Amino acid sequence: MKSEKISELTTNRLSVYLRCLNDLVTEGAKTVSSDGLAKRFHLNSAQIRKDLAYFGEFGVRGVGYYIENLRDQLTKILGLEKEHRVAIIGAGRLGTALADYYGFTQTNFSVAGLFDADSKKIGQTIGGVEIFDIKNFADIAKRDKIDVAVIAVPAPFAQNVLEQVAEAGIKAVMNFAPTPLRVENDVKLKTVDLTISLESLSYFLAQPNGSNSKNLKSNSNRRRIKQVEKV
Amino acid sequence: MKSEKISELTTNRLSVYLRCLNDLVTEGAKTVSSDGLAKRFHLNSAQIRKDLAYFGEFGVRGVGYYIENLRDQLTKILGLEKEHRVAIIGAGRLGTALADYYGFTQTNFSVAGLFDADSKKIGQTIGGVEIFDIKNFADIAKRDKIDVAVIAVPAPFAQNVLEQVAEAGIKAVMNFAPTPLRVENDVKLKTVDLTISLESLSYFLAQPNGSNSKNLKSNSNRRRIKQVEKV
DNA sequence: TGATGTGAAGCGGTTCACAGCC
DNA sequence: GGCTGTGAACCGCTTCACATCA
Repeated sequence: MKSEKISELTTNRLSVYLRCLNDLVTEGAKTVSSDGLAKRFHLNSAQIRKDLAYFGEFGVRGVGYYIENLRDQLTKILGLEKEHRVAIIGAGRLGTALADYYGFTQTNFSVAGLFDADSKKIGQTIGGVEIFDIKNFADIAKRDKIDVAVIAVPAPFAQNVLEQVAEAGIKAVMNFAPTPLRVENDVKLKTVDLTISLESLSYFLAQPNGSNSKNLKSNSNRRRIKQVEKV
Repeated sequence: MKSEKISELTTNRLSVYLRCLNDLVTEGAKTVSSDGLAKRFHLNSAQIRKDLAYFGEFGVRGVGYYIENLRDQLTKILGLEKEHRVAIIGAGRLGTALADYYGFTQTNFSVAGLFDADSKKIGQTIGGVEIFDIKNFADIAKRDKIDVAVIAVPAPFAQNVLEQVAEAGIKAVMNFAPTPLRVENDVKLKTVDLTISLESLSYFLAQPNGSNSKNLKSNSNRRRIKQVEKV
């Protein structure tokens, strides 16, 4: 247990561990070792122990980790013991799909509303989610205790939307617009750029040697072994 | 110019550079320096020079890079001079939204078809895209020269779908199911896990010190400066 | 002079290896 | 004996600094 800065790679893995622990709970297991977890993700067990040790000594030497206890700890660390309210800005195809996607996951995220500037859309309801006027964002965000915003508008509008959202006091934003955004540094911005992901696949296909270069070295001796990608 | 292994971080940035170069072309500029590019993304200019130098000596000392030339080079490197045909597996909300997503249609990626196992959906057309029976995937993939698959099915079915797709000879797969997948190492798998991204935002919100820890150090002296996130 | 291309240094994350504890 | 927690080694990506060249 140290109070260093925690990298985002670590917190991402915590999400993965938590998901797995939830599975293990339903399977009825009581304890799990770092090695047992590691094998599920093709991760190094020391990595897992280190990730966890940033936050406390959750394990028992000679035994491993008590699954329910660890799950509860990770839930708390990730701030998932409280409900999060999500606003989705942009009621186009992507926005409405996301509204539905998040609605189906039985996690602690619920969609509070869709927001758009198009007066024809405002007032409609999609999958139980109302479309509000983006002009009223600040008021509705306050009223409904929205704490997360998802930007699903075309790239040219994204910066403007981000500023409105930040102005309303939202501190966590997920952006799907394929454009770099500037933001005050007390706001956490996470961009998911599908274009980059696609083009990265294209690059791979364009390589004459069609093999997965990332894994070339580590697999030179054990061929055809199935891979689990890292997170 | 060396023939080292290229990291995915580099190829992701190539996508970003290319997008920017396309903008610069429409703005009518002729040349751009690595420093000029760097300022657009808050990247280090040496990073950009290094990324480009992996593939050739595209620059001119004392001048910079000729924009159109560099754009053409990057297009070729990323394999974007040829058309890619995309299959989307899973005709649920997310799958149909992705089929319509302009990001997929705008560039050199076109959606060849949606695939599902639900007989009620098969044969329908959504936004000009037909829904086929997943059972016929291999045949249709061959017929329509599909080279990229997008997995948008619920997590429990993802591994099975991946195997069918790989069996049909697809070498590039983008996965939206929140689950770790195993794949032969000649197939490139890229997972976009929206749950992890959301939980990472939740972690940030749960921190008592609500500031963006990633940037704490580098901004101790220049406060309130707007941030551009890295790719 | 001005900007590239690149070896070397720096830095952060991963893996090793083992002491410590149950 | 078994497994955790962790310093140290390792590795890869980023940044610096400068030789190089138009």
